[in-house]
Amino acid sequence: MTETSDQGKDPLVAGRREQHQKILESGGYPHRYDRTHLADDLHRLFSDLAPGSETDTRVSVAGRLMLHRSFGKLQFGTLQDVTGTIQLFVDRATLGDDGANRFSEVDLGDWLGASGVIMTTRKGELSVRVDDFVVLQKSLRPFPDKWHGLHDIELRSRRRYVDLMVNEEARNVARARTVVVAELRRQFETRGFIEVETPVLLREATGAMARPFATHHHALDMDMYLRIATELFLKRLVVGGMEKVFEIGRIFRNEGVDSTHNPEFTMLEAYEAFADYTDMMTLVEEVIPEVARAVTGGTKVSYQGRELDLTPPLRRATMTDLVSERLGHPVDLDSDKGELAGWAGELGIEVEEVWSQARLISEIYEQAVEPEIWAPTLVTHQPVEVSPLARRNPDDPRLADRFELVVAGSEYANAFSELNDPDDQRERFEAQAVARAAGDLEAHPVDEDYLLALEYGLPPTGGLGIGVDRLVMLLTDQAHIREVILFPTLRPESQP
RNA sequence: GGGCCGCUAGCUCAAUUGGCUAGAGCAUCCGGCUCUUAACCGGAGGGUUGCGGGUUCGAGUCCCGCGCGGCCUACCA
Repeated sequence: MTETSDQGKDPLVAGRREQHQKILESGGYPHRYDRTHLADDLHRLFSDLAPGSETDTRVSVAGRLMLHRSFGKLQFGTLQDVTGTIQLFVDRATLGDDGANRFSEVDLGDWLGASGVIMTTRKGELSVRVDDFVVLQKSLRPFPDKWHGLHDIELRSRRRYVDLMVNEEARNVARARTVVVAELRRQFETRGFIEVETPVLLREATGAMARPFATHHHALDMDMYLRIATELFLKRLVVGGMEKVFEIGRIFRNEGVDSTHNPEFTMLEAYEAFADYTDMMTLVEEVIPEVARAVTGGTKVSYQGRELDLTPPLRRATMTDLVSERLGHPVDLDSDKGELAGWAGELGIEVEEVWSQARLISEIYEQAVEPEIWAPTLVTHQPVEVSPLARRNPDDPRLADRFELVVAGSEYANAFSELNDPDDQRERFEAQAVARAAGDLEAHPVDEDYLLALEYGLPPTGGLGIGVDRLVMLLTDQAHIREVILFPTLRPESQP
């Protein structure tokens, strides 16, 4: 891990540098290369070619050399491009002595362009009979083990480019991620949502309960924060009459790093005027299965060795019902506080004296219920106390018209009917401000500008947030968020 | 943040209870080979065992500190 970018003394690098120098002295590398076919094209076009065939079809291919086998007068190379691999067949009779000698000097990892006619070997391997080739750029670095590849998790994360070269799984996950994002975008666009961009750099980080990253604007001499949500800006746009908006955006939270948390992650948030949380349920039940279909071809997926069925309708349950079920005893917001605290204590939860019934139920849910939920479940009616931006339920104003999509013990989406009463919103903010003053760095700050926007009138609105990274994890069967983020946050490599 | 574990050649991995010159495969270099699929065969080179200190006749192995990573745990999506 401690090698630096200049290793002239390393014999493995020195040999490659020698070749590199030779190429530079004899005219250097080409600035471009005309490729006629991708590897995948060739396999598709010539899938019927019998073993030992020769054709008149001349093609040019380009890619990175992954394998090289030499038989003296005959050589085989495996060239990998963005679509797959194609074999290069190099014999002296075709390429000539000079060319063949030059080819015997190429190293694993070099970028090559090669042209020749299509053929199949006696064993039937589709190949390009190389009559001309060029080194497009040498790789000066030793290549990972051609069979075992790169296993070290740290190296794979730090040098994702090498991981992508040698590990097909890494390429598949990266591709699946783009499919997820593209399909999410398509699903919302086809439903009439407009994609917008809201600020990342803010005077105050609002819209969620989390610690922000702090920075400073020098010209304005002003402390600023990276956003922790897009919520309040998107709702301002609904106030402005953009009735259906969404944003797929990078969010930054200055909190712990573990298998499901990276300091920067991607969230989709969508808001729809004249809709409520039940409309958001329908939206989730439509969109998530469509994304699953786009990635896996179906709505039943296997995650970490267990089956998951994302086919709608999804199971629905209220938070208090789930907690009651877990306790084997009915509880709700009217339950005795001491009794609830007793249940919580039995579950190993460290109860604080000041906690209300709402907080106790919510803590029991988070610590003892949510981790046990496997099948996709829409958990509804969280207490208002833990939902500072959600609208109250008309039947019980202590509960929010809200739901979370929980799958395999984790939260994948969070949605509610948006609180649009400016006075109620002010009171919620002020309750948060008390906690903030008491040292809770994650409590929501009062956002006066947002309150002003609410006073202009937010129509009844449904809002939805989807954790994109986790969705990718679910659909690619990855247990760690670092596997679905190309360049996860890491400490700097230690220097010698 | 706390606890436990790991770090050996470019890569993937060995090394018995603290004991011989730290080994193997791939990669590299040299030689052989015109149909391989991780080609094969013969030979060679390659190590401050993460970094720093300590114990010991002797440390990859034991102890202490530091760095990076992993797992669990706590907060969060």
